[in-house]
Amino acid sequence: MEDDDDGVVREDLVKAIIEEELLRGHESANQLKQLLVNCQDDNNDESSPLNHLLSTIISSFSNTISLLNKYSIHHSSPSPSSSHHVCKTPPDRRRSYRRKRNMETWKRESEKEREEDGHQWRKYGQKEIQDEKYPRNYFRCTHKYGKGCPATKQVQRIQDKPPLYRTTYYGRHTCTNTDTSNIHLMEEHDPTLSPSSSLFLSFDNSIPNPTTNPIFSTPPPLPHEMMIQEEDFNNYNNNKEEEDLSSHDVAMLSLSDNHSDNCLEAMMDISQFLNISVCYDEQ
DNA sequence: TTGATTTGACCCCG
DNA sequence: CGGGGTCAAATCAA
Repeated sequence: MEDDDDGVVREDLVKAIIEEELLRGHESANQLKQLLVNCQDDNNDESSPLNHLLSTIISSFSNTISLLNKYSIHHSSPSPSSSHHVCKTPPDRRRSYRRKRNMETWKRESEKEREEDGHQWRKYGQKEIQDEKYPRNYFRCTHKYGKGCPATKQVQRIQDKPPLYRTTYYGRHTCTNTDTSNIHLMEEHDPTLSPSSSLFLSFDNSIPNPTTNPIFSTPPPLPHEMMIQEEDFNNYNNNKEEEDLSSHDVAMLSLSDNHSDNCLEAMMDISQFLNISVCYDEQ
Protein backbone atom coordinates (compact mmCIF):
# COMPACT_ATOMS: atom_id res chain seq x y z
CA MET A 1 0.00 0.00 0.00
CA GLU A 2 1.27 3.47 -0.84
CA ASP A 3 2.67 5.39 2.06
CA ASP A 4 1.79 9.06 1.97
CA ASP A 5 0.54 11.62 4.48
CA ASP A 6 -2.85 10.04 4.75
CA GLY A 7 -1.47 6.57 4.81
CA VAL A 8 -2.79 5.63 8.21
CA VAL A 9 -6.26 7.00 7.70
CA ARG A 10 -6.56 5.46 4.28
CA GLU A 11 -5.39 2.15 5.56
CA ASP A 12 -8.09 2.21 8.23
CA LEU A 13 -10.71 3.12 5.70
CA VAL A 14 -9.60 0.45 3.30
CA LYS A 15 -9.54 -2.06 6.08
CA ALA A 16 -13.06 -1.10 7.10
CA ILE A 17 -14.25 -1.40 3.53
CA ILE A 18 -12.58 -4.77 3.10
CA GLU A 19 -14.12 -5.95 6.32
CA GLU A 20 -17.57 -4.80 5.33
CA GLU A 21 -17.30 -6.35 1.90
CA LEU A 22 -16.13 -9.63 3.36
CA LEU A 23 -18.95 -9.65 5.85
CA ARG A 24 -21.40 -8.91 3.08
CA GLY A 25 -20.08 -11.75 1.01
CA HIS A 26 -20.09 -14.05 3.99
CA GLU A 27 -23.63 -13.19 4.84
CA SER A 28 -24.78 -13.49 1.26
CA ALA A 29 -23.16 -16.88 0.88
CA ASN A 30 -24.90 -18.05 3.99
CA GLN A 31 -28.24 -16.69 2.83
CA LEU A 32 -27.79 -18.43 -0.49
CA LYS A 33 -27.06 -21.66 1.28
CA GLN A 34 -30.20 -21.34 3.33
CA LEU A 35 -32.19 -20.60 0.19
CA LEU A 36 -30.84 -23.61 -1.59
CA VAL A 37 -31.33 -25.86 1.39
CA ASN A 38 -34.93 -24.74 1.54
CA CYS A 39 -35.36 -25.58 -2.11
CA GLN A 40 -34.12 -29.10 -1.65
CA ASP A 41 -36.54 -30.28 0.94
CA ASP A 42 -35.99 -33.94 0.22
CA ASN A 43 -32.47 -33.57 -1.10
CA ASN A 44 -31.02 -31.99 1.96
CA ASP A 45 -27.88 -34.00 2.49
CA GLU A 46 -24.74 -32.14 3.42
CA SER A 47 -22.69 -34.05 0.88
CA SER A 48 -24.44 -32.67 -2.18
CA PRO A 49 -22.14 -30.71 -4.49
CA LEU A 50 -24.11 -27.54 -3.90
CA ASN A 51 -23.82 -27.74 -0.16
CA HIS A 52 -20.18 -28.62 -0.44
CA LEU A 53 -19.48 -25.69 -2.69
CA LEU A 54 -21.36 -23.26 -0.47
CA SER A 55 -19.74 -24.58 2.66
CA THR A 56 -16.39 -24.02 1.05
CA ILE A 57 -17.34 -20.46 0.16
CA ILE A 58 -18.67 -19.72 3.65
CA SER A 59 -15.66 -21.17 5.43
CA SER A 60 -13.43 -19.24 3.08
CA PHE A 61 -15.13 -16.03 4.14
CA SER A 62 -14.95 -17.03 7.81
CA ASN A 63 -11.26 -17.79 7.63
CA THR A 64 -10.50 -14.58 5.80
CA ILE A 65 -12.47 -12.52 8.27
CA SER A 66 -10.69 -14.22 11.14
CA LEU A 67 -7.31 -13.56 9.56
CA LEU A 68 -8.22 -9.96 8.87
CA ASN A 69 -9.25 -9.42 12.47
CA LYS A 70 -6.14 -11.04 13.86
CA TYR A 71 -3.90 -9.08 11.53
CA SER A 72 -5.55 -5.73 12.19
CA ILE A 73 -5.44 -6.19 15.96
CA HIS A 74 -1.78 -7.06 15.79
CA HIS A 75 -1.05 -4.39 13.28
CA SER A 76 -2.94 -1.40 14.60
CA SER A 77 -2.11 -1.65 18.29
CA PRO A 78 1.52 -1.04 19.15
CA SER A 79 3.10 -3.04 21.91
CA PRO A 80 2.01 -1.77 25.33
CA SER A 81 5.58 -1.52 26.53
CA SER A 82 6.47 0.99 23.85
CA SER A 83 4.64 3.84 25.57
CA HIS A 84 4.68 4.24 29.31
CA HIS A 85 3.04 7.63 29.49
CA VAL A 86 -0.70 7.87 29.10
CA CYS A 87 -1.59 9.04 25.62
CA LYS A 88 -5.08 10.46 25.81
CA THR A 89 -5.63 10.94 22.08
CA PRO A 90 -9.14 9.89 21.27
CA PRO A 91 -9.42 6.73 19.24
CA ASP A 92 -9.94 7.10 15.52
CA ARG A 93 -13.53 6.18 14.94
CA ARG A 94 -13.52 7.14 11.31
CA ARG A 95 -14.64 3.76 10.23
CA SER A 96 -17.81 2.84 8.50
CA TYR A 97 -20.45 1.30 10.63
CA ARG A 98 -21.96 -1.69 9.08
CA ARG A 99 -25.33 -0.87 7.61
CA LYS A 100 -28.34 -2.99 8.11
CA ARG A 101 -29.11 -2.71 4.44
CA ASN A 102 -31.49 -5.31 3.09
CA MET A 103 -30.87 -7.30 6.22
CA GLU A 104 -33.56 -9.78 6.99
CA THR A 105 -35.47 -9.03 10.16
CA TRP A 106 -38.11 -10.73 12.20
CA LYS A 107 -39.75 -9.95 15.49
CA ARG A 108 -41.22 -11.75 18.38
CA GLU A 109 -42.69 -10.77 21.68
CA SER A 110 -42.24 -12.47 25.00
CA GLU A 111 -42.58 -11.95 28.71
CA LYS A 112 -38.88 -12.35 29.35
CA GLU A 113 -36.22 -9.86 28.42
CA ARG A 114 -33.44 -12.34 27.82
CA GLU A 115 -35.27 -15.04 25.97
CA GLU A 116 -33.28 -18.23 25.56
CA ASP A 117 -33.06 -18.78 21.83
CA GLY A 118 -30.13 -21.11 21.40
CA HIS A 119 -27.61 -18.41 20.60
CA GLN A 120 -25.05 -16.57 22.67
CA TRP A 121 -25.63 -12.83 22.76
CA ARG A 122 -23.52 -10.02 24.09
CA LYS A 123 -25.03 -6.69 25.03
CA TYR A 124 -23.25 -3.79 23.40
CA GLY A 125 -25.53 -0.85 23.97
CA GLN A 126 -28.58 0.68 25.57
CA LYS A 127 -30.45 3.72 24.36
CA GLU A 128 -33.35 5.88 25.41
CA ILE A 129 -35.76 5.97 22.49
CA GLN A 130 -38.19 8.73 21.70
CA ASP A 131 -41.78 7.88 22.57
CA GLU A 132 -40.65 4.74 24.30
CA LYS A 133 -41.11 4.33 28.00
CA TYR A 134 -38.18 1.98 28.39
CA PRO A 135 -34.68 1.99 26.94
CA ARG A 136 -33.82 -0.19 23.97
CA ASN A 137 -31.16 -2.83 24.46
CA TYR A 138 -28.73 -3.85 21.75
CA PHE A 139 -27.19 -7.29 21.44
CA ARG A 140 -24.78 -8.87 19.00
CA CYS A 141 -23.76 -12.45 18.48
CA THR A 142 -20.88 -13.44 20.75
CA HIS A 143 -19.05 -14.74 17.66
CA LYS A 144 -19.16 -11.47 15.76
CA TYR A 145 -15.40 -11.07 15.72
CA GLY A 146 -14.30 -14.68 15.97
CA LYS A 147 -16.42 -15.92 13.10
CA GLY A 148 -17.79 -12.78 11.56
CA CYS A 149 -21.34 -13.61 12.58
CA PRO A 150 -23.50 -10.60 11.67
CA ALA A 151 -26.56 -11.43 13.75
CA THR A 152 -27.83 -8.76 16.12
CA LYS A 153 -31.02 -8.18 18.02
CA GLN A 154 -32.76 -5.32 19.76
CA VAL A 155 -34.93 -5.80 22.79
CA GLN A 156 -37.54 -3.22 23.61
CA ARG A 157 -39.84 -3.37 26.59
CA ILE A 158 -43.26 -2.42 25.28
CA GLN A 159 -45.51 -3.10 28.23
CA ASP A 160 -45.40 -2.61 31.96
CA LYS A 161 -48.21 -4.29 33.80
CA PRO A 162 -47.44 -7.72 32.59
CA PRO A 163 -43.92 -7.09 31.33
CA LEU A 164 -43.73 -7.58 27.59
CA TYR A 165 -40.64 -7.34 25.40
CA ARG A 166 -40.37 -7.07 21.65
CA THR A 167 -37.21 -8.58 20.23
CA THR A 168 -36.20 -7.65 16.70
CA TYR A 169 -33.66 -9.94 15.11
CA TYR A 170 -31.35 -8.66 12.36
CA GLY A 171 -29.59 -11.14 10.11
CA ARG A 172 -29.05 -14.84 10.41
CA HIS A 173 -26.32 -16.48 12.39
CA THR A 174 -23.36 -17.63 10.38
CA CYS A 175 -21.53 -19.06 13.33
CA THR A 176 -21.79 -22.80 13.02
CA ASN A 177 -21.28 -23.79 16.61
CA THR A 178 -24.95 -23.44 17.39
CA ASP A 179 -26.23 -26.19 19.59
CA THR A 180 -28.96 -27.21 17.21
CA SER A 181 -30.16 -30.05 19.37
CA ASN A 182 -31.06 -27.46 21.93
CA ILE A 183 -33.07 -25.55 19.37
CA HIS A 184 -34.97 -28.60 18.27
CA LEU A 185 -35.70 -29.36 21.87
CA MET A 186 -37.15 -25.93 22.36
CA GLU A 187 -39.08 -26.07 19.14
CA GLU A 188 -40.72 -29.31 19.96
CA HIS A 189 -40.93 -29.53 23.70
CA ASP A 190 -40.69 -26.11 25.21
CA PRO A 191 -43.66 -25.85 27.56
CA THR A 192 -43.05 -22.21 28.32
CA LEU A 193 -43.90 -21.18 24.80
CA SER A 194 -46.64 -18.69 25.17
CA PRO A 195 -49.62 -19.31 22.94
CA SER A 196 -49.87 -15.58 22.47
CA SER A 197 -46.34 -15.31 21.13
CA SER A 198 -46.25 -13.72 17.73
CA LEU A 199 -43.74 -13.84 14.96
CA PHE A 200 -43.39 -11.51 12.02
CA LEU A 201 -41.13 -11.53 9.04
CA SER A 202 -40.10 -8.60 6.92
CA PHE A 203 -37.46 -7.66 4.43
CA ASP A 204 -35.84 -4.27 4.64
CA ASN A 205 -38.43 -1.62 5.39
CA SER A 206 -41.42 -3.37 3.94
CA ILE A 207 -44.51 -3.80 6.01
CA PRO A 208 -44.18 -6.80 8.28
CA ASN A 209 -45.97 -9.85 6.97
CA PRO A 210 -47.71 -12.09 9.42
CA THR A 211 -46.51 -15.63 9.01
CA THR A 212 -47.93 -18.88 10.15
CA ASN A 213 -44.58 -20.23 11.14
CA PRO A 214 -44.91 -21.35 14.73
CA ILE A 215 -41.23 -21.99 15.26
CA PHE A 216 -40.08 -20.39 18.44
CA SER A 217 -37.32 -17.79 18.30
CA THR A 218 -35.73 -19.24 15.23
CA PRO A 219 -35.39 -17.52 11.89
CA PRO A 220 -38.41 -17.94 9.69
CA PRO A 221 -37.90 -19.94 6.52
CA LEU A 222 -36.54 -18.05 3.61
CA PRO A 223 -38.87 -17.37 0.71
CA HIS A 224 -39.46 -20.24 -1.65
CA GLU A 225 -39.70 -18.17 -4.79
CA MET A 226 -36.38 -19.43 -6.00
CA MET A 227 -36.56 -22.83 -7.60
CA ILE A 228 -33.62 -24.59 -9.11
CA GLN A 229 -34.67 -26.15 -12.35
CA GLU A 230 -34.25 -29.85 -12.08
CA GLU A 231 -32.51 -30.35 -15.40
CA ASP A 232 -29.99 -27.67 -14.57
CA PHE A 233 -29.22 -29.26 -11.28
CA ASN A 234 -28.77 -32.59 -13.04
CA ASN A 235 -26.56 -30.95 -15.62
CA TYR A 236 -24.48 -29.57 -12.84
CA ASN A 237 -24.11 -33.00 -11.32
CA ASN A 238 -23.25 -34.54 -14.67
CA ASN A 239 -20.65 -31.95 -15.45
CA LYS A 240 -19.21 -32.44 -12.03
CA GLU A 241 -18.50 -36.05 -12.78
CA GLU A 242 -16.75 -35.26 -16.02
CA GLU A 243 -14.56 -32.46 -14.82
CA ASP A 244 -13.95 -32.04 -11.15
CA LEU A 245 -14.74 -28.54 -10.00
CA SER A 246 -12.10 -26.92 -7.89
CA SER A 247 -12.23 -23.64 -6.07
CA HIS A 248 -11.57 -21.49 -9.11
CA ASP A 249 -13.78 -23.37 -11.50
CA VAL A 250 -17.04 -21.97 -12.72
CA ALA A 251 -20.21 -23.27 -11.16
CA MET A 252 -23.34 -22.73 -13.19
CA LEU A 253 -26.88 -22.75 -11.97
CA SER A 254 -30.07 -21.59 -13.51
CA LEU A 255 -32.91 -20.10 -11.58
CA SER A 256 -36.53 -20.00 -12.53
CA ASP A 257 -37.83 -16.61 -13.58
CA ASN A 258 -39.63 -15.99 -10.32
CA HIS A 259 -36.49 -16.07 -8.21
CA SER A 260 -36.34 -13.56 -5.43
CA ASP A 261 -34.33 -10.39 -5.60
CA ASN A 262 -32.61 -11.41 -2.42
CA CYS A 263 -31.29 -14.53 -4.01
CA LEU A 264 -30.08 -12.71 -7.08
CA GLU A 265 -28.37 -10.16 -4.93
CA ALA A 266 -26.68 -12.87 -2.94
CA MET A 267 -25.53 -14.58 -6.11
CA MET A 268 -24.13 -11.38 -7.55
CA ASP A 269 -22.35 -10.55 -4.31
CA ILE A 270 -20.69 -13.91 -4.23
CA SER A 271 -19.78 -13.85 -7.87
CA GLN A 272 -18.22 -10.44 -7.38
CA PHE A 273 -15.89 -11.69 -4.69
CA LEU A 274 -15.09 -15.16 -5.81
CA ASN A 275 -15.13 -14.93 -9.59
CA ILE A 276 -17.99 -17.35 -9.84
CA SER A 277 -20.00 -16.82 -12.97
CA VAL A 278 -23.68 -16.51 -12.27
CA CYS A 279 -25.75 -17.23 -15.33
CA TYR A 280 -29.50 -17.00 -15.38
CA ASP A 281 -31.90 -17.51 -18.23
CA GLU A 282 -34.55 -15.02 -19.18
CA GLN A 283 -37.15 -17.76 -19.15
C1' DT B 1 -7.49 -13.52 34.25
C1' DT B 2 -11.08 -13.61 31.15
C1' DG B 3 -15.48 -12.68 29.44
C1' DA B 4 -19.81 -9.93 29.98
C1' DT B 5 -22.07 -5.53 31.10
C1' DT B 6 -22.42 -0.58 31.71
C1' DT B 7 -22.38 3.79 29.88
C1' DG B 8 -21.11 8.11 27.70
C1' DA B 9 -19.00 9.34 23.45
C1' DC B 10 -18.98 8.82 18.71
C1' DC B 11 -20.84 8.39 14.12
C1' DC B 12 -24.20 7.66 10.24
C1' DC B 13 -28.01 9.11 7.97
C1' DG B 14 -32.53 11.05 7.18
C1' DC C 1 -29.07 18.85 13.45
C1' DG C 2 -30.85 15.12 16.11
C1' DG C 3 -32.36 10.25 16.60
C1' DG C 4 -30.72 6.03 17.11
C1' DG C 5 -27.13 2.43 16.26
C1' DT C 6 -22.33 1.31 17.64
C1' DC C 7 -17.87 1.67 19.93
C1' DA C 8 -14.85 0.98 23.62
C1' DA C 9 -12.98 2.17 28.29
C1' DA C 10 -14.29 1.24 32.80
C1' DT C 11 -16.39 -1.84 35.62
C1' DC C 12 -18.39 -6.07 37.16
C1' DA C 13 -18.64 -11.02 37.79
C1' DA C 14 -17.25 -15.80 37.63
